[in-house]
Amino acid sequence: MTVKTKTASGYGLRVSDHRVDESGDSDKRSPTARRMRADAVKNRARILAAAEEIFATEGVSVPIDRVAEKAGLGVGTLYRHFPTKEALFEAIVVARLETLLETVKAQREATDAGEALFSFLRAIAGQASAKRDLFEALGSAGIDIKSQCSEMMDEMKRNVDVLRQRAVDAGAMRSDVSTEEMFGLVMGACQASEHAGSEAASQRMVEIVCDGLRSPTATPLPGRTS
Amino acid sequence: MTVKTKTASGYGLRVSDHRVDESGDSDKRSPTARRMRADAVKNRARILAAAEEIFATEGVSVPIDRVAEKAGLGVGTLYRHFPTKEALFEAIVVARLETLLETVKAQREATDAGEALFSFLRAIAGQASAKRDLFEALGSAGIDIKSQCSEMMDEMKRNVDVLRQRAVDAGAMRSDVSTEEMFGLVMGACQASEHAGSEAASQRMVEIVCDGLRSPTATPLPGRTS
DNA sequence: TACTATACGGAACGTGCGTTCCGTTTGTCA
DNA sequence: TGACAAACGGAACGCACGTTCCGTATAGTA
Repeated sequence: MTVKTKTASGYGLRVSDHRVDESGDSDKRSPTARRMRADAVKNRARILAAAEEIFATEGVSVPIDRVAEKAGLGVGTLYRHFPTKEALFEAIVVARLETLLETVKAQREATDAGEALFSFLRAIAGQASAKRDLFEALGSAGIDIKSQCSEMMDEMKRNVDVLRQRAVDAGAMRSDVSTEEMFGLVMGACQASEHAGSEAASQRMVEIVCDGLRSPTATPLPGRTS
Repeated sequence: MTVKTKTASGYGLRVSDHRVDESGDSDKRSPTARRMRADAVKNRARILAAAEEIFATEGVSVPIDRVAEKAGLGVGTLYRHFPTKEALFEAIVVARLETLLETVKAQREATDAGEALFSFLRAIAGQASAKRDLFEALGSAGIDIKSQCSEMMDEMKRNVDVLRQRAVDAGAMRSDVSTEEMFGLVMGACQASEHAGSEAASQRMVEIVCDGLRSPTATPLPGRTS
């Protein structure tokens, strides 16, 4: 994941008392661990909200103090909840990826293989457009995405690859483009539209990529309908 | 242009004795100024070569010491030749842009409007593929490209826009995509291919974008041939 | 060969930023 | 309400990196 700043790398993660992020989100916790104090719960949520907005608009490289400030909290508090800037970022990206993962899985039910794939690509763009954080993370190909993210990315890729293969088989998409490349193109499209600002622009850009992905020359294999 | 690191901004450019980069490149110099010492000329070239390679492979955010090291020189020397990291980067990008500018202009002579545009897009990709520096610069839309670069970019955009308009008129390209968006898409394609590494991959990616740009629905206007 | 302007090298400086530390505040529970 | 663990705030720390400074080396010249 490697947050842009070089500094972040190789500092050694702190080993202090983060009883917070035991597994899932917000509130649920194993019976042994004590209950989180009410203010802590609220503040954690604030941090996530602030980070989400700031990372989205200004990219991952914003100083963490800005996030703390936006949340109306001190940096210390922020670090009590997330041991690392990267951990905070990851928490946000994971949430987004979860949404996308659901979308992919839903599309596996679709009958039109081509539409299934392309509408998923549009969904990615929807999640990523004007969210610098996301496409900074994904655009860099997940080469160095870590831990939770990397597992999710793998799962996502597997799922998307199914969609892709079906679309290829159905003759709805050219066969010489890998899933990674597809991701890259879509992220590129998002980035291309960033300056335009509007969500509409990014959808238009993605549409262009989709058009490029449909193999204009290949004709649907005989014997298949969708 | 804004080299990634925040630190770079707002330092105030040094005003010291840079009699070096009077106007153009390497050697030519106004008659009044003294001649550069031979070692200085050689070292300047070394710096440029080292920077070109390092920026290309590792992006603009590499520490400047790395460049100096690669050139086999001290940082002080480097700063004697280029007052700022940004200035060094600019010198390199300008050279690339010049090449591209020539290419655009050459394409204005072409008869096939569509091919003229698309082969220029391929040329951009050729210059940018595996050159992180360039598409970090261009991909970020030239929003904050400065000085020389910004003028060149403007000139480039004007020229490309001519190609684009012709292609649209000839029915070889959809009409709802701006020149900036086109750039963005091509840069995105380059980035998408970066992981694949091969130049071939990036050409394939660009081809996809080109396919997307040809308006699949629009039919050529009657009365035009190319 | 000696002299000097020019150029070089690299230690040192300043800043931004991630992270840590610790004294203070506050929610929770009896 | 009092006691105490939990949580907070923000000053302080350390590092990376851009840039500057200045003592030393050397090309050019007479």
